[in-house]
Amino acid sequence: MSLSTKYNPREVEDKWYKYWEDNSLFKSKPDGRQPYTIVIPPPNVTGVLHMGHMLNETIQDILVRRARIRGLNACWVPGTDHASIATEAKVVARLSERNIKKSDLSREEFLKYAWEWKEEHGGIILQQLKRVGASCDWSRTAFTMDEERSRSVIKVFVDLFRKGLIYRGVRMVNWDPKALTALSDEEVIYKEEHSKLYYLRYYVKEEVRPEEITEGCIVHRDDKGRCYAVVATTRPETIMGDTAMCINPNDAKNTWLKGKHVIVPLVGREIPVIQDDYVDTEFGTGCLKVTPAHDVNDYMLGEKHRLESIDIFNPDGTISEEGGLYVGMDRFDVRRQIEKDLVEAGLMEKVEDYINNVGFSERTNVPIEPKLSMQWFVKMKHFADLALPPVMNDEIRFYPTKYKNTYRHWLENIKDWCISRQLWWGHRIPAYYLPDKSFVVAETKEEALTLARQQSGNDALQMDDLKQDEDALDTWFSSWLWPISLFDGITDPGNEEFKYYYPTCDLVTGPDIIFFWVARMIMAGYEYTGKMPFRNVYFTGIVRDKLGRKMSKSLGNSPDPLELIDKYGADGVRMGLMLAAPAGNDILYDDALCEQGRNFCNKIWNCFRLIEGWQSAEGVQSESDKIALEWFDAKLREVAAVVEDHFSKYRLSDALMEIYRLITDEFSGWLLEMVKPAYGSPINSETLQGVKKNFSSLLHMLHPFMPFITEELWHAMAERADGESLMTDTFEIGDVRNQDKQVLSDVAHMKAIVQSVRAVRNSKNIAQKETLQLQVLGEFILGRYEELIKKMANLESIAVVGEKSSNAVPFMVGAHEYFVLLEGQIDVDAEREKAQAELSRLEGFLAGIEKKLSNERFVSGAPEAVVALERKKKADTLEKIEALKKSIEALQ
RNA sequence: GGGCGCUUAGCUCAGUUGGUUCAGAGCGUCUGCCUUACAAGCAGAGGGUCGGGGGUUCGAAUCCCUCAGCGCCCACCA
Repeated sequence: MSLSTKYNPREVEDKWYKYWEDNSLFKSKPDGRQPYTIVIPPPNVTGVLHMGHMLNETIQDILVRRARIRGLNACWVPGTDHASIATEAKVVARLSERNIKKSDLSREEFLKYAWEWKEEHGGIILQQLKRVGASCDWSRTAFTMDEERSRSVIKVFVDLFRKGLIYRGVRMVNWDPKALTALSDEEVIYKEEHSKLYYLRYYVKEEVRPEEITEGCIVHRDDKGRCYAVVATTRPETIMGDTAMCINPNDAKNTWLKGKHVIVPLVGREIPVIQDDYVDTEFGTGCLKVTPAHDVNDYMLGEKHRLESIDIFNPDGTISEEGGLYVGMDRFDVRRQIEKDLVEAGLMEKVEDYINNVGFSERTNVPIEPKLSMQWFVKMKHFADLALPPVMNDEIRFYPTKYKNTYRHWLENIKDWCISRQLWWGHRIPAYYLPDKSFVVAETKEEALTLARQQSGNDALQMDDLKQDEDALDTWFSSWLWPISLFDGITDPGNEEFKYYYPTCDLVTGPDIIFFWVARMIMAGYEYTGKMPFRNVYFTGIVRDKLGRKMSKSLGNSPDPLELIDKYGADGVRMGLMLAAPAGNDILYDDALCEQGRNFCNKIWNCFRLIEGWQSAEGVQSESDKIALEWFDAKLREVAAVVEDHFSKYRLSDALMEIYRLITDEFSGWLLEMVKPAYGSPINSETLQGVKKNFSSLLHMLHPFMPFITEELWHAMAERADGESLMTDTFEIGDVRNQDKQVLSDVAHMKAIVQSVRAVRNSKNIAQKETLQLQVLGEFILGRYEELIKKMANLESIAVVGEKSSNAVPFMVGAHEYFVLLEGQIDVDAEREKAQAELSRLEGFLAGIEKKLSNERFVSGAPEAVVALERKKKADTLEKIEALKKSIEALQ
């Protein structure tokens, strides 16, 4: 067979993914084995695969495949999230393209469109995951709004309400004027904005008597002598909602305002001056306008001082009738207009540039508006108490651990969770209102009716008298049940699957949703199962471009993962991402990483081509072959232990790098070269078998990272039964054995000799094919390796000598001295100089050791082992110096 | 304004409780090779006073203090 010198991923990937699916190799059902469960962080149902997903899913796939290949019953459950705000926004946008307004549709009509959209676009991302190689059990694919998940959500809502952990009330919430819904605190992103601080004149209604102007007072008067207060605000458009002006009672400059009334500019309304310690005397003029309906702090002041609250905004951020002025105008247009109008009316004292923190909606990216409204909330104190200890005492482990701090801080300062959204796409709140405005909460309308009759004492109530709450639940109110609801653990907690797969093992997600999702899953987990939802949380970093910038559409620096897969192969891209992704660190993506991945595939491919091309012959295995295989076996065990250690700490990139070096350097660079037969000659069949076994082990080790090429080659290297897979071919690499140490250190010595000879070649410009002669001074301790060394360094002979010849280049390995004979090519002076330099380096080193050893405090203070080591160092160095001196003498 | 983290070779990062032969890896760089698996390759080489300063210690990249720079999270100063 003739194989291309390059690996061609395209043909291979589709073939094997189909094979895996056709043979149900990703399917899991409970059995006697230990389970290994991961639930996917469900991507938005209408989403498209981006680099963040690519990274996240690759990590999960690595963990799942590794568990599978180690014989665990691995189950990776996929699914999608209904993403209520994001999806509803997309549906609204799509409708508006067709000139349909959401407000013209009934809830049912709108939902019909939404489901159509979901059926059309939903699940694209799951198909894309297959290209990545994700080994999910697709038969378990779930959706946060499917029947089972919806039942769980409703059941939990009702349960929490009955426990008194959910309540309904009027509160100041974050209002998104674009999506027209309330948001939770977590959905608000604060950004610094360059804005302006406007200083407005509020004329004082009463006359200011001279005796009221005490020491330190600052009284403003216009050219007609009228007194006014100056209020600094960033939001002049809210003055129509002002119902008081507030000063600090201890503020000397404003005492003259105590008990007065001021006139709201333009509006003309008269409002009282109130006093509260809340006001910062240092900020602005120390006068604060109070707009209880549109600012969280003002709301609190309003409550405290029993102020009237005027809501001047419509839900979409335009001015309402209540505002009186600028009715119907958008809030930002009003700000521009009112600035002009205030200046014109002589009511603007001055305007300054100002940087302030403005909250934006996470989804629609518009500034949020604090708004008083009736919403549903979850009491969080109870959940925080449940969720904090297991993370702090490492029952649930975070990788990296630094996120424990973030987690703790959030839980210790938790506020109630606003869970109602004024949206239609989502789980509808199961609250039903009676004609008298009281309500009942129940899983079904029938149950609600029964309850309503009991509650009202009115048996005549009918279904039609009950009106279900119009609002939907926050998407995260379903996501937080995900690890439980995927196994029907809410609706049927006793079921066998749930008992087997739950708690799940690893959760892989981004730190940006630690509060949204991770913390809340832990809460729900303990509330509903009494157990943790997962044992370990691996927080990935953010994928950035190589300049460290976040990937974004506007910068155009975000590559399409599928295009990368086309270009470098799925295995290549997976490797590229993993090489740069230690847990929790941001990854700086660069195409060069995928190139390295692709090149590595090619390397493995060519290893296979070489091995496959060998003709074998029966016969006695050579000593060299025996040693080579013995050594590689030991090496394999050594590296496997290191890889195991890396995995136990979730250091996947280190694990991969270890395997990469094992294959490129040790296997290709050394083992294959050691056993490679002369051109045209066959290889010993026993040796070939050994090499193949090792190659197979390497494929197993690498498989979690690069599933396609490893499966391809595993099949290519032997006849396999139909349905067989590398994945289900359990394999074992034993622990490092004592006797491994000798062969490992011998080969290290051997390699040093070979590398030194090669270095001599390089520096003397001696062609690779020219054979050389090597001499060993005194004793050759690697007699068994003679043939191997000759082969690897292309030597004609290795001779033991009592004295060094003068026409040779010396080198040392440890305290052993070797010479490469080079007739007439030796620059004696240069060699002597080199040796002299090495000698003085060693003498300096020795001096350091001796100084240490003669230090009484070191000898008595340091642990014995350290001192012994230092003595050993000294002896070794002395030996080397001795040898080197002799060598210099010989160079006369 | 609080809290957390980072700063080690040109780049991206390891470096476990302070102590194995003057700090490691990958990539990149340089030199030489189209050697019959692979030029997407092979062989070799160069490259760091571990951000600055101070301290603890027999011994510090590692512990403490301090300064500087960068990043993240949280927070209602209009």
